[in-house]
Amino acid sequence: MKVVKREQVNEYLTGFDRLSFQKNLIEWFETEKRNLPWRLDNDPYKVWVSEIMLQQTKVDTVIPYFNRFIKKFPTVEALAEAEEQEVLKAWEGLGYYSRARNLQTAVKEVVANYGSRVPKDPNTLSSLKGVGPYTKGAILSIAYDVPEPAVDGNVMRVMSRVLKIDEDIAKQKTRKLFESCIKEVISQANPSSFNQGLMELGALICTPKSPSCSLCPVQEHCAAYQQGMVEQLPVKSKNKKQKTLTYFAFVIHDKSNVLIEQRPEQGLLANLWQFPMVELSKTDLEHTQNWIKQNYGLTVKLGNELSSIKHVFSHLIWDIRVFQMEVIDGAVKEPNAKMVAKERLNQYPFPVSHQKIIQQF
DNA sequence: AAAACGGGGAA
DNA sequence: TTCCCAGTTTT
Repeated sequence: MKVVKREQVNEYLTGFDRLSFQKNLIEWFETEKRNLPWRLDNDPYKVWVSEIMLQQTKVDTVIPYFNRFIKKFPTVEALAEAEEQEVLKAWEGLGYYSRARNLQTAVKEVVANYGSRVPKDPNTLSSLKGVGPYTKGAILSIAYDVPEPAVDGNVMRVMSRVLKIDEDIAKQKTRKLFESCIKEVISQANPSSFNQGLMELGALICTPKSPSCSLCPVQEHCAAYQQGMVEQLPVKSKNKKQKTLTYFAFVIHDKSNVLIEQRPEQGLLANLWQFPMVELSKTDLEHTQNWIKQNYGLTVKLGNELSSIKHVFSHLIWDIRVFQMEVIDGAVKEPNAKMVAKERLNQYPFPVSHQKIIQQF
């Protein structure tokens, strides 16, 4: 079923000089592109890793992670054979940890079913865990020179201005509209530089605020610029604000060890490690010793409140009150928890919120 | 169609 | 503060 109406796309593209637009964009990109570690070659595996890391993440943040990751897992096989904990450790601090777990799941499938070669077939590629419409298009165009759209936030911002499209880019179906438009204007000769050029333009020139229109290589093609509407585009509905959850967290220790536990394999921060936590609404300070005895089998002495940590996620806020506790007696009975030597804490992947706790301890 | 899913940096 | 970032999966 064709969701996006063809007439709608044609309307946006009336009088649009595709060849000139392509030429201006590609020549600008070839001249001005940044030297980035994943641009040294077009190894489909490296393109893939970089595209996953770059999801909702700035280039400057990704660079050191990418270099370390590729050094540690240079090939599809190396990543497929690694321990998941090792992969999560390499991803620690980057966020959206399901990206790392999905990537490894997908890479294992590539080794098992596709002779360790990243699939070139669009449907096969899409079937891989963590490879959605954007990543599929990015890998196909950048690694394999296939003229497929790769529509991300940059592309929607740039093209919403160039074609003066005022649909809400927060809506799912709007991405499909942009894909239909890109299919019409993408360079068949050089889809890689075309797609990367759109994204690079969005990152360097056609920025969300105060875009540098005077430096723009496609200014003459930009409907929003001609009509003085650049600042009004793209249209994006706002998301509602986060809910705050308050927790107690406990640094439970003896002379040399600390109690940590692994989070569930589903949901927020899946499979990462943390100090035991309980929501404030589910207990109170008077009952915490009892709660720890019940859940972990340890008798503890309540120590000082170390600190209060506020950690902001995209969809919620954690307010964590951290307490120190000393183990008096007992053995850990909770299977997902264990006492580990303080010096070995850095072997485990922790979310940033709990890395803050480690720092203060 | 909407919500879940991290973390950092810019304005 | 608010918004944004080379999005995908689950509900």
